[in-house]
Amino acid sequence: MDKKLAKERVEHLKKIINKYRYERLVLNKEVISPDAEDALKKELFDLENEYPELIAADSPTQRVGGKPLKEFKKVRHETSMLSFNDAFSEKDINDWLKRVENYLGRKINREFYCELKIDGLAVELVYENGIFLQGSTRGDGIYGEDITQNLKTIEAIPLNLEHSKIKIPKKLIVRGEVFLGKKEFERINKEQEKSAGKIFANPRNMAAGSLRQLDPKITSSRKLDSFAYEIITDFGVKTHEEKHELLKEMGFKINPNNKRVNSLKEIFEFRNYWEKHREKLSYEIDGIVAIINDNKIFGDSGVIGKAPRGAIAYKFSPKESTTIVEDIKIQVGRTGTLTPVAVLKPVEIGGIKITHATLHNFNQIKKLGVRIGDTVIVSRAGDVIPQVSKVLKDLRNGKEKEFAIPKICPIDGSKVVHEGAFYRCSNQKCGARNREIIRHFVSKPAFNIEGLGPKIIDRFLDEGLISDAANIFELNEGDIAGLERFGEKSAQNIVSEIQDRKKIPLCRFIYALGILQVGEETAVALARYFPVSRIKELIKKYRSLSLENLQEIPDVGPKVAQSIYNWFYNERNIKFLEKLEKFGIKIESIKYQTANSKLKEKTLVFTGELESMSREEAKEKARDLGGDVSESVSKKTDYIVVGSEPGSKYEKAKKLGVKIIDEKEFLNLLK
DNA sequence: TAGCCTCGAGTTCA
DNA sequence: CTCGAGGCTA
Repeated sequence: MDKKLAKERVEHLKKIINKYRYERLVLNKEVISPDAEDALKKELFDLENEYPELIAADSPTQRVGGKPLKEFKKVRHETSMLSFNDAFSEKDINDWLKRVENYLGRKINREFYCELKIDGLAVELVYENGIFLQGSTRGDGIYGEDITQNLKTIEAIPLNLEHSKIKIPKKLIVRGEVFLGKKEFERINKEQEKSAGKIFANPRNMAAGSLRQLDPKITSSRKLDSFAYEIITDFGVKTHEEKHELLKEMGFKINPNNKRVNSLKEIFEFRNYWEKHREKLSYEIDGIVAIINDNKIFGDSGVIGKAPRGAIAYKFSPKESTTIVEDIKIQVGRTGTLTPVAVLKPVEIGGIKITHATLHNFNQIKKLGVRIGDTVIVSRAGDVIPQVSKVLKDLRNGKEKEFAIPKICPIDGSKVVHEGAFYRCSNQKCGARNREIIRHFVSKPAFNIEGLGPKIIDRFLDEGLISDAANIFELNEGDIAGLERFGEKSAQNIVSEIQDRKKIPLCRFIYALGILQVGEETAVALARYFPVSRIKELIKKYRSLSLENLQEIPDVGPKVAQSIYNWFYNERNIKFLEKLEKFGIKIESIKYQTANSKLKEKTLVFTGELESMSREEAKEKARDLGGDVSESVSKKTDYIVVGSEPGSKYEKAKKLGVKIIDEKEFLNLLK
């Protein structure tokens, strides 16, 4: 980025970060998540690093904390309360150590104390003659708010130190973190919902809100918790670790997971371990803090900005981040639907590099107001699928381009037609569609032909070996082995895999046809209502049905009936079916064993991975016994079968009180 | 006829 | 996982 652009960007960033900061700290309103705010700050920090002359005294990177609220008495901290600089990568940590050693002018002993960075608020506690006298928030680091009354409601904070195993000095200053556990957070939010009170976005906000209550009774109704982590009063101990031991001996609650380590590598391990296992903690953490264990070295390292040079917070990979929409491209699906996808400047979220995110449809683009060149917030829905959740319009420089809905298909130039919220390519034979139709045909819930992935299908199409899905059954080893990078063995494997799949259950066969509106479930309904055992019979049957007849099938209404009707009255499709028959595709007739089945008319949902079979097999078995398989949990769900590493469906089932069974119990039901 | 429940179709990345 | 919409039901 050149300097002029950088200057403009820095100013924009400063403005927007300050705005969010004000809204969050003064108005107690969370407009964007702390992760997204961090991403913006990081960008600003990096730009300022590149162009130090752009650093202004009022830059958000140059200060810490917010203004104290008026209602509380101001307290001056004897020693200013610092925060920590953030690191986001191993490189950042390496750089940090280099900075320290540069500053000190020598190599230092690699001994660090690692602590969990709890998502709460830092507080200062002052004891006089062993009695808790005053407690305060960090505030701007020099002046905080007096919240003594509220802190007294927290059991983890001792009101006196009469149980101390060591002698307490006349005046003792201790610092710690105040936070709310996950359970308590949920409980209070539920209550707030009932009483139409304020809903908090995260435990930290709720803890902050609770400590700012003027009435301590409200604070005490919320079970706040606390860990102590620093002693300001000098006890003459050599290491930070010893300070923690002292705190424990004096009767403070300290975090049992903290650990002394002897290398940078161990810092990384500590951080990675807790990123993976943070779920099992009863409170939220957003990273770890590494501190130089030797108090003398730590002290000599001094202060940089508003943070000690000798300590650093190593954050977990954020759950969301900001990035730039570099382009919006269009994909054409099996049904000809045009789907816009945002091409993003790569960002790492949850340890994975994100480069694309779906925009779903053109309404969504309008709703979000995304333009090419916009800075946006990207997160991962359900921690998996990348999505654009917000556009930061304040960061626009006027060069952003609005995205126009294409009038012609980007693949083959055919006219685009508008249907409801969707836009479709009008050409039935559009190249993109044909490819997607074949992919669908061989996919797992359809013909399940392994080894015939998208890349190989593309090759076969390009080489002219196939032109539609039926052709794949004609393929012989000679055709394939002739291609570059295909050996005899791989050709053999593909052909035998294809031949193995010539026998197929009716519902899979119907699903594979790719009839509009007929997915897995509707295909099962059709197969159950009109069981046929040969393709010829299938053609005859469906050609004889009227729209009314079709609607007799459960879950089939006018729209779906019309779609099925249209499909079977298209000569091209009938030719396709006849071709399949000619190539020897056999429909397996299934005898539904519903007689004394425990699954008859029961609705099941599967989540997580099963051990003894794939999910697809499990679904099939359940259906054979008359069960209904659904992909979403509701009150009507009878059983949810939970395998290893279940997803969000498990959580929902727990909430709704659906009967939860494991794989063993499921297998018993099958018997 | 409104509102709930499901389904279909499209999506990302390792 | 999300959005849109089809089908069923109160």
